[in-house]
Amino acid sequence: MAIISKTKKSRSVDTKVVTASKNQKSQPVDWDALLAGLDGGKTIIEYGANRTVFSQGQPADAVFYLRHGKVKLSVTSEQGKEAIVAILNHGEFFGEGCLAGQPLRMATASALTDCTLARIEKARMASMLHDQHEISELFVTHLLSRNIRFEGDLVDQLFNSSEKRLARILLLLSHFGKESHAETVLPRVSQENLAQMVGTTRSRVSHFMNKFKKHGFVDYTGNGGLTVNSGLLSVVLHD
Amino acid sequence: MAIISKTKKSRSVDTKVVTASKNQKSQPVDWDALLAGLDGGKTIIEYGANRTVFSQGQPADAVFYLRHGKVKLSVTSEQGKEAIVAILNHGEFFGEGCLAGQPLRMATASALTDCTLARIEKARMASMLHDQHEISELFVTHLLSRNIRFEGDLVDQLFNSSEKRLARILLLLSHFGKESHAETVLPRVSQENLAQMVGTTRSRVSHFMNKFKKHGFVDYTGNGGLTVNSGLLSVVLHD
DNA sequence: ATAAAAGTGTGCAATTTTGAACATACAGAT
DNA sequence: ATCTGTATGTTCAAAATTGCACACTTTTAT
Repeated sequence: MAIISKTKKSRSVDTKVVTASKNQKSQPVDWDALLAGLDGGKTIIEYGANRTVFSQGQPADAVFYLRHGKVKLSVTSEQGKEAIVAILNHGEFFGEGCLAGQPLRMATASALTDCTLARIEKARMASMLHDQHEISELFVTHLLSRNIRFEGDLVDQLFNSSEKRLARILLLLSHFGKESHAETVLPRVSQENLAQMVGTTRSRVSHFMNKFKKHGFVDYTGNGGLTVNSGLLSVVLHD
Repeated sequence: MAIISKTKKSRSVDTKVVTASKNQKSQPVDWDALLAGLDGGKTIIEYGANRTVFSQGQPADAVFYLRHGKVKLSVTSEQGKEAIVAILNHGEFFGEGCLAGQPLRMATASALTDCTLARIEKARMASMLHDQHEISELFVTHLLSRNIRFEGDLVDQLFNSSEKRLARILLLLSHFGKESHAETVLPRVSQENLAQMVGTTRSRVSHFMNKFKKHGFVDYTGNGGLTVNSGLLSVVLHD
């Protein structure tokens, strides 16, 4: 995932602090259970869509675990361009950079949908990793897959044209990899955001989206979501 | 790090297998000591410069730890373009993707200089991570910094022009971050390789290198290495 | 020493991408 | 219904990048 485009303002939404952990259904791994055993140094927070969790440049003193919802990580360049570096789903951590000693946030994290997340103090997280086998072992797994994703994004950016990158993003967003030839419907993403994820301009996205639409790869006529035909679209990737 | 350019052949060099671990000076962290305590499932291997450690597409069944020397990770696209995804220094792991379940190598690892490395069976590494606090904790640190690097590369690729990316690579190669305004001498890198790291064409690299040379940012007249004036060159990055 | 291979400095036409403008479309608010 | 702010479809010229080509220069191999 990666992006580029001019910065816009974001709307503020309410934020609710809960401080007590309820038992949610542990979707990906039992992180919920593990984190539940935490007494101090942890806070469960709910963020409304579009709310900012932390901003680029702020001091980094905590790690976040996304329980529910989607979060995007974006970076703004000195010239004011904005890029979306990653879209995170429930079950993922973010803000872990501070564990490696990064004093400041390198990106801005904002809620893409309403979401629930656990904020864990840096020191607390560090000691958990230090004391508990299981935690650190699971965290390794998490970091490994994060690494793989970043590497994939980098390679994509290096090799492919913006048209292919757009195709790839659409496929990734539509849970590519599951059932091949299915048609998926996405919650709707603005061309602006797509441009930021692909790393190009909105006019370019508009151009390619129309091309894809013409060929029947995607569809987003008036109504609700964006329909992606994975089977057809994946052809674009392989030329 | 990242790249693009047409694939060339690489020259074969001899490979020596040692199987016994000598006590080297533990440069970055005491991984050497930790790995030394390994009886089975490990092999110490020495690779000559340009030798391939593993190739993209091969089954991935082991992790490598670079004791001494430099290794590059490159990826070849379907169209035959080749990109350098990372340059690794001693003290780093590579090929860890298999721990996350990747069945095949996603990149080709080749020795940039003569180097010594430890090959650890996937299963062995997994059990070490499972059994030993210390190992898994240290591995987390390693993965965190790797992640930060990948993220940085991705952002760089998204925001900057090839000229700035080249400047950045040169700074990274010259140990940027240590002493600011010092002049560093690099072991010599071909424009072809620079192009692969930057993610552009060789002609572009040649063009910018001459521009940099003209401005006194770099120097590589006839003789040995490539001299980089970090202080001056870093100005390019900030426009 | 000589030949062959690899690395460099340029130039250029064909493409791709950027950036900015404009004219709608659309959805929510009054 | 009308106003209004945001999302989209389109166009276009300027700028950046790619892909080749070709003449040299340096290295390596024989």
